[in-house]
Amino acid sequence: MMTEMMTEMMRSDESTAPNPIADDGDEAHFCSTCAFGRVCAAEGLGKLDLHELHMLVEHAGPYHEGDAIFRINERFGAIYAVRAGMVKTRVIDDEGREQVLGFHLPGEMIGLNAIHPAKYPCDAIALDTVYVCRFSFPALATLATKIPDVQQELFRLLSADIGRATQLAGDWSADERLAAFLLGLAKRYAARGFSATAFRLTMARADIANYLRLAAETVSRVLRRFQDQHLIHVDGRDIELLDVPALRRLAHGILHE
Amino acid sequence: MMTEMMTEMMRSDESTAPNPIADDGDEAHFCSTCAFGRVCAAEGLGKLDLHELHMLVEHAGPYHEGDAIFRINERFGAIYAVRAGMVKTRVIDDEGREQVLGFHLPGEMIGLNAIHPAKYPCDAIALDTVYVCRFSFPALATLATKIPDVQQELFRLLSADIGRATQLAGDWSADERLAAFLLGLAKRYAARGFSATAFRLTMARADIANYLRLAAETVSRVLRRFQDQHLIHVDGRDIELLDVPALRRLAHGILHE
DNA sequence: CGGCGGCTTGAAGGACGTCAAGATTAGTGG
DNA sequence: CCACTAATCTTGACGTCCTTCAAGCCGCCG
Repeated sequence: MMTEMMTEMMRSDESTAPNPIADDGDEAHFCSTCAFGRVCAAEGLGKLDLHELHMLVEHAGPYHEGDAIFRINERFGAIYAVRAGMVKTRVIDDEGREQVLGFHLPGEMIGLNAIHPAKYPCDAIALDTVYVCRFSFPALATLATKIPDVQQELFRLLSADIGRATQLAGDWSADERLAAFLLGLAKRYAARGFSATAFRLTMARADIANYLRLAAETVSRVLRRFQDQHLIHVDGRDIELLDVPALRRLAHGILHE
Repeated sequence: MMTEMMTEMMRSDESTAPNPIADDGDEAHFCSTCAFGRVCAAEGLGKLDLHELHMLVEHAGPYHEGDAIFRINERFGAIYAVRAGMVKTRVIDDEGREQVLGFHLPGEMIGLNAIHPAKYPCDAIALDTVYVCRFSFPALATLATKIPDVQQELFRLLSADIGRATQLAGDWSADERLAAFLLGLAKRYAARGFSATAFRLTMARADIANYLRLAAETVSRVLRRFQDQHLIHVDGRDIELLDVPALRRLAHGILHE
């Protein structure tokens, strides 16, 4: 288990650059980059258990750019693991203004914040071609009562989301926010086997700005300045981190403590 | 169950104004304002189950102003329900600056965000005289595998915390933040049987400001202006809401959608 | 009474948003 | 392959909301 990964499975649609993707998994080898990978990998979880977990998963996709995996106010029934592509979660207030809540890479879970209100509190929108795994939540909860490791993993995932949501709540400067954003992405890409210093932003500047609660113009300006200071190299949506320690110093307050 | 409440149990220390407090509970009548009240109240949860839940709870307190219920980086072992008084959670960065993460009233749960990192990611500090219930988390998790309602309630509590943490992340104005803060407090007090329009702020202006990511001076100024506009009446830490609809209009973007 | 912490009030400065225009890229169809 | 258009991104000038700094006020407790 957890052997190799990155089985290319995108249609030849627009797959130019290598694209993060989790392998498909089968009865014995569960999606290795999935949020539940650690559960499966845990000793003591036999083939039977793995089988049970696998049984309640439905693969879905492809979703294309702009498609919704779920929409706000839909009745909550399942959580989703991104299997390929990038997903953004967002709300739209009644004046029509968008608020980006997060970006989600392969292996990450979305929909956890829907448990409480029993309906999705946000839209989940594909930013490129996206595949997901759908976990029926009632079935998952039932399984969790039988397999403590699954329950523990759910608690862990939920708790981690609280921490994540807390991060951006601080009153950080544009520089700090952007540095933390870039380092965060880099780390998540690295965890999936990609370069930790060079990657392509899937989302528009406006989305980044919105997520960081900045104006799009500010994002442009800060990226420009970072480049002038030789912290990064920017070419459109391609980013290269040149001075990680300096960025880390900037982001320090947000990322670590 | 859920019969009467508000058994005064504070020492005569500084109990001048009526103070929110949850009743103590016994084997059959569990703390009625506790975060787990709804679980106990749920039909189908027999006396035996209630007994089991009650068994893993330890009462603790009194904590006095400034005391810590738990401290950052302590190993995670339990979540806590506030039973009386007010608790603030906060972090202190390495430059010594405080960041207030939340205020917690009786019946509310703290420590949920510690599950993931397996250690508390913040301090929990008593703002006045505080009593708490301590729920050993391993024991609770074990119980949750036996009683689905308990598991469900834990999922619900965790999920709700994600939503709460998300709220303040938006780029709201000082007016919007303060209006939402006051209405939020009012609602939570009301849910505990207290006036929804008049209450006493337990925390200092500086704490409010810090929590809302504003300067203390800004909080002063906005409260002053709210008073001039006849939205509220302020007398030191005593607050009266005079024009709830207007406040709601201000806070609308933050509170509801 | 005097001192101290919490709160208020005023004036000045800064960081970021807004507005507006231009540059670059991507997408489309001939 | 090349217009042509639309979307995205950049850059500059200006305005605004909030912070910062500084001083004064009030209530509390020794």
